[in-house]
Amino acid sequence: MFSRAGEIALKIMIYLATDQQKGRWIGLREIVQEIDSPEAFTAKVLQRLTRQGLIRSLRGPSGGFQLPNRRAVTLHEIIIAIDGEGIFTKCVLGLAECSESCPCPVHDKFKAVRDHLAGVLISTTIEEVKEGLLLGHYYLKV
Amino acid sequence: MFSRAGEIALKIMIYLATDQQKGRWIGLREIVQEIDSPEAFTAKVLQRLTRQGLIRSLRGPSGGFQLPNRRAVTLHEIIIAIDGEGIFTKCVLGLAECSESCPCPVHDKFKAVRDHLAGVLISTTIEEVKEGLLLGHYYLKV
DNA sequence: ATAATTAAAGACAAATTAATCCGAAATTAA
DNA sequence: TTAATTTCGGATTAATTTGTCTTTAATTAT
Repeated sequence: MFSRAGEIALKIMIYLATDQQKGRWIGLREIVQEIDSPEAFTAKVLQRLTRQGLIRSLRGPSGGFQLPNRRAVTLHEIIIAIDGEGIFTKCVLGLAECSESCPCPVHDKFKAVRDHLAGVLISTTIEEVKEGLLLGHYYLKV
Repeated sequence: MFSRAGEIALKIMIYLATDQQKGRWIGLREIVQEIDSPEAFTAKVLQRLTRQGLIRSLRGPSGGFQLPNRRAVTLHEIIIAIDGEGIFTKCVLGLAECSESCPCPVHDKFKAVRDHLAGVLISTTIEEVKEGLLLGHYYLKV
């Protein structure tokens, strides 16, 4: 469904949201520990999230990453930032041109599924997901 | 959403279903012409569909491929045969263990989307899709 | 039988994605 | 100031997917 980088981006953002102490910088080491992902690859994903402005970073001792605690962040924003909008727009059959006016044979059938997917991603914030995690109902690693 | 091979498999199956003359063998050349896909790669996808029993093949002059005209074929069968069941079962966040009893933070949110996707694929047959194509409402290539 | 045609099969090449490595830059603390 | 720490950035490697090529086997028609 999502790329490996996209999966890890979601886990990173959710984990950063669980941190209680506002303003604390969370290091790469701690992050990969808590989401159980390859360190070097995760560092690259963190870099991309930082460049996209979804998180902030600070170098040096006691540096790390944190959420710029402003408005709510949706899963949709994260996926768009890392995987692009292809999953929502690219033709399911791979046709270069596929639209309402020139639809592929399964265009209409899949429109509903994609709208559903987009709806879930847009309506779900990491803050909301965090709650379930803190309640112990869900897990970020095995 | 699907792999390139999966996309091409769907197009192949839909095209084969549009053929009116029952029993006719349709060659690779004609298929790639009609679905606008790379010839050698499409040949490989045809091979896999044949091995999986979703289509039949015949070598030699006037050979080619055809649907074994038996029961209806669903899009679900085709995707399972080529891409496997990963899209329906693998954790959205990539967790090795993720289930009802040990769910990732977005497990429940995405269950509905996946059930929706599976429902569409299971309930849609290539025969049904073919109808819309023959009516000229849809297109298999640009 | 022979030649032509077509799919089968496996080896190979290219492109993309996943993942690692390492030196440089920034920051902190001694 | 110096040393330690941590992210940044680019280069590199590995794995997977996509796509091609070439030979063989089956089938048909001459």
